[in-house]
Amino acid sequence: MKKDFSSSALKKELNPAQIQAVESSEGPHLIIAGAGSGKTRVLVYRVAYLVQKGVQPDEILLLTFTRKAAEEMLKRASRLLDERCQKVSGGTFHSFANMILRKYASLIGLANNFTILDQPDAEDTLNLIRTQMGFHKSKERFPRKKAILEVISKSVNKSQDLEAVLDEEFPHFMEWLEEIKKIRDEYTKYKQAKSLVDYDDLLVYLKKLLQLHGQVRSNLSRKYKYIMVDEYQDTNRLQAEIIYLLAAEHRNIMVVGDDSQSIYSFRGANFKNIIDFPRIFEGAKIITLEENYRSAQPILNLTNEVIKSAEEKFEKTLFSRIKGDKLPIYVEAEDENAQSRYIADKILELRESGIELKDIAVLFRSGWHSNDLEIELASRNLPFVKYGGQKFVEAAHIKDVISYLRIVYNLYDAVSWHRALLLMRGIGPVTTERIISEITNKKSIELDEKTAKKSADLESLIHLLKEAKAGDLAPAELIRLFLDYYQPLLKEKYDDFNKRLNDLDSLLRIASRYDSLEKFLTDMALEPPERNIFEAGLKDRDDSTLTLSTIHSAKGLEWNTVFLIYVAEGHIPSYLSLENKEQIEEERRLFYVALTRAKENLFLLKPHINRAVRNYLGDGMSIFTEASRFLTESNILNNLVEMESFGNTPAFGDAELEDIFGSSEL
DNA sequence: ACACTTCGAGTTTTT
DNA sequence: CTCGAAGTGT
Repeated sequence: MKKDFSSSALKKELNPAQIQAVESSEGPHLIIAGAGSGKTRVLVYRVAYLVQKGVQPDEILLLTFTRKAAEEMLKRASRLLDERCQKVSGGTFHSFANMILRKYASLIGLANNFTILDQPDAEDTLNLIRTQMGFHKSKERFPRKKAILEVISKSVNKSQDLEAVLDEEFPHFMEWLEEIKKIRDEYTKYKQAKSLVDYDDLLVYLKKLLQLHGQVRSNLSRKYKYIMVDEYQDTNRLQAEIIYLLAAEHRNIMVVGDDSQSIYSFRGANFKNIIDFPRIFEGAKIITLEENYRSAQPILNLTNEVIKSAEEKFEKTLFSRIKGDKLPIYVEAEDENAQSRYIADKILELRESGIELKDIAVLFRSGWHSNDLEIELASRNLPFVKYGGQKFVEAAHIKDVISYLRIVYNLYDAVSWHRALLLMRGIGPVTTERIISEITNKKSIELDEKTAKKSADLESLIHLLKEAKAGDLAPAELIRLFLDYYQPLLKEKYDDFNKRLNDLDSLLRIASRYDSLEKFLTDMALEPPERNIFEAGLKDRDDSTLTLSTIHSAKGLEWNTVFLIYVAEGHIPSYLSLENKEQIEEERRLFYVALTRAKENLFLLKPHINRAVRNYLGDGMSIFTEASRFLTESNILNNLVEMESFGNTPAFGDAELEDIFGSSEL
């Protein structure tokens, strides 16, 4: 049963602007797609449309923000047309870069068994270099490893030199400019020598490959005849450059985005990419999608108002034909736990009325905002999955075990050697360095007698590594091999080793789905599994689960009912962003993204007593929160939401009295 | 050269 | 309070 893709058939399922986007195949296109305006639908239909027209699936390249998004779209396209759509090349910029580089690494002086460093790895490496160069003992305090990586990474992603980055965003580090430059250069050399590649390098090397090797560039460009980029507002300069090079041969490039939803500037993203697109791709056709198919009108009234105050944007006002009569509800809860109880109560109520848990999400600005809620939900047996926050693979013990596999894969992976060696008693930074340089020089794992005899652990590890290398084992088998060796070390190092042992089981379970070591390691770095997925997966299959998520991780998703917690000054906007106008604007867009996830019910909550601040000031001090400026600045509270309170929030509490009488002494 | 202790600072979002 | 980094002791 073949699907009809004629214009008249499409008319039944898409609006005119959407059809225009779907049917446009040749040339550059910019789709400005407001929240919930069916941008995913457009991409899905366009993939199916092109394939149906006879384009080979693997000639279509669909770049998305997460692998999940790409998979989801291709699944939908397959349902629409047929299985061919699964063969479309899709993924994130980083995974695409990885795939290309594994093939062409040698052309740009890179070994093709390079190891990918995740952020903590990159930080540790920088720290190592910083210490070796002696910068840590200068009189004034030197930037920390996290900050150094941030600076260097921004400079790479924005294609700006360090000085400009420091000037714009880190003026307080300006005095360290020369040192940071030296560290960066050393870091670059270090990675090169050891076949290590960090996230940014994936993009940098890809760009370099496309720039320096015209033949490869035109081959790739001819291979990927139709390029689509989702969430274009969250790409950075480097990614825009890559796209430009890739599309050079044919300029069949469609980018889709919404400037109002740009929330990744901390990672170097720049929504000006959208604004610049028509200039860079001359003759680009711009299509704007304004009809919202997601949210009921009262919710849109609120979100339109929130984004109206934004400083800089493409003008667009979303409208919806979904009427709805429920105003968003704003709840002042007594404290954090009251906030959690309100949500749990409400969720049970909603479930009674037929709304499944999987159609409900609780969103928040930062990972820790949900701590109390998680306990409350657990105590009421409400199953949930949490997205965002600390990742499973970033836990120390998981990284420990993975480091063994990484050494098996890439003998010169100095970062992993550091991890593995420092775990041993009697071996510190100096010995570690010596061993690594011995291995690098000899290009072999055979250590001198006297080095090897230094520690029994070292001897057994070397032995195991040899065995692993000889055995050609699958990832899960490798893990099993190293586990016996690692467990005593684990017990020695951590008090809570039982919990951690459980995690290792989970790791084993994940690994058993892979047969290639390279694929396993790449996925762990590029597409790591979410932390709580296992526990949730083990529960009743039919019992659907509630979603807890950071706003960032909720991008592109939607739910019938959305709760947003901690809608308070200092939380959203985060107090870390208050200094800088641009950052506050980004917080506003973040708030906007959160609200626009809701279809029917939207709850905004704020705990009256601010636990975080109270802890900070010591016991006995209670400080009251203020509603987020995004709610108060344009009279939203009086017009667009319904107010409720929960717990013993007094109508005239201290906060209100303070407002009236001025602040008393704290 | 390591291991252990103490001090002090900061605390977001993710590929 | 929790982490990381500097300082001290063996």
